[in-house]
Amino acid sequence: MKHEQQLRVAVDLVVLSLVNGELCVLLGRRPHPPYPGYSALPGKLRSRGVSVDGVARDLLSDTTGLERAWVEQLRTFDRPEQRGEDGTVLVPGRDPRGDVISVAYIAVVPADRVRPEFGGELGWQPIRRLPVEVAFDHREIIDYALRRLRSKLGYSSLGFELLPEEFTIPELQAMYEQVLGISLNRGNFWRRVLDAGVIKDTTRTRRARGKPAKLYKFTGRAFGLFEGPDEHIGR
Amino acid sequence: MKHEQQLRVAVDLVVLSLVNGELCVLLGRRPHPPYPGYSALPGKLRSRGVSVDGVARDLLSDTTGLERAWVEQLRTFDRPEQRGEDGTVLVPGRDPRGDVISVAYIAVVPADRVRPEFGGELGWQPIRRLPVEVAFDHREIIDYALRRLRSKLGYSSLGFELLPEEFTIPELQAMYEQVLGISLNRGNFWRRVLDAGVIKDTTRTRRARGKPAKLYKFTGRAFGLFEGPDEHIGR
DNA sequence: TCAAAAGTGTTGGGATTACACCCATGT
DNA sequence: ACATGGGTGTAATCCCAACACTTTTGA
Repeated sequence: MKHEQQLRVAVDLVVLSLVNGELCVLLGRRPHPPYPGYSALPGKLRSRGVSVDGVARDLLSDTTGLERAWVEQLRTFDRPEQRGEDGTVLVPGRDPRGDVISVAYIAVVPADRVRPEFGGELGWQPIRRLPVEVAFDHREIIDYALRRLRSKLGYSSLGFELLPEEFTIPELQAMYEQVLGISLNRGNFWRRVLDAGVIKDTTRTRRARGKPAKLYKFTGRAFGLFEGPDEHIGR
Repeated sequence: MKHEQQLRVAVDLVVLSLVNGELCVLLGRRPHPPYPGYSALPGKLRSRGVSVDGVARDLLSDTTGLERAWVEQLRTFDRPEQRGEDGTVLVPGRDPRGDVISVAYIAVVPADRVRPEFGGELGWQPIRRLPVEVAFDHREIIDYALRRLRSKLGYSSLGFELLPEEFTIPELQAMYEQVLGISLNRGNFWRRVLDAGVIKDTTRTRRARGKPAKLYKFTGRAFGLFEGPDEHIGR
């Protein structure tokens, strides 16, 4: 069929957030073949006159209700079907329905601003316990997104996108520890983040078991927990 | 015309190299419209059954004669034409011939292994003196490639791809200084690169005006001049 | 013999780490 | 009153920039 032969471009979106202190990705469940019953990223075909950036924004809005959030292109995934001279399939394509390349995007959003009633059968999946059955090459895309998040967390202020407007320093530290999978020294983390001037304190506090913690806000100033690839202060 | 409406996917390749100590990009000159006489990156449309990675490798081989070199996807560039209700063009597309998205790649190659007789009218353009007239959005793509190169130079061993098999430490340092646009302290650079164990010395030397310099080879060990986004040794 | 470029050693200071200690609150 | 977690201070250490000095060649 002629239409099957046509190259199509899709956009797949990896939405990451911190839900109850755990890093999660937004996944749906496929009702129909291919991959029925499998989990899959929200995705959409690019139509004429709409940029892939635009499709990614539309996807974010459809799935989370957010119009403005941190969104960035990851990369383009492409594995076309390989056939031999005799027509036998040597390597299956990434989409059995035809020749579809996927431009993947990552979105990092604060969980408390995501509408609970998003369309379809989407839900937060803890990335530590991803389902085995993930459709297409979406597992590879998710892994790629996680590497990007972890990397950017080290040398940019991206981490604050995972937190609510106001947060305590221990919450900030827990976020870094959760996403990076390392543990940080309390005292040193404190000084670093305060010396950098990236957060300003509010008058409010959050009370739990011990001493109430001061609530802070992100100032918007650039901040890297570690040294970044952009700042070459080498001598 | 129906064919004009069709979405197409192109691959554009930014080949970077150090030519006579100067960072250069491989550019051609367009003989026909659009952008006649303008400089342009080597590019090729993706055809059915060939992945974008494969097209990039083909482009590299066609333009440099190299079958194996460091090649990496940059990102996908897309700016479709925007028309109003009345059909007037609000925003011109990135390719006036139609709806074409470009998956851009970067290749980093040692100049001494590039065949001089590459196809077409390609030539090395020093990136410090890029022509004003660069076709399509290729200027943006080149700038993006440069940022990627500079960034990776800091936290990976990519720099060695710019050098011949054997090189002196001053040449290595000059490469870093040229690409990053900074100057490094001789003595400290020496110790860093030797302590890291990323180079091993040969018996040969290179003689110039002063004392002859020992020739070294890259050992293949991972090396970052600065701290990288991957190594989170934070505490 | 002098200039130029390779190669080596030393030192001081700033950043980072480890860790100890005090504070405020719920139970 | 005591356990829990917030918040602060400090000494030891290590890394690294700065810079001086030696070596080996070409002219």
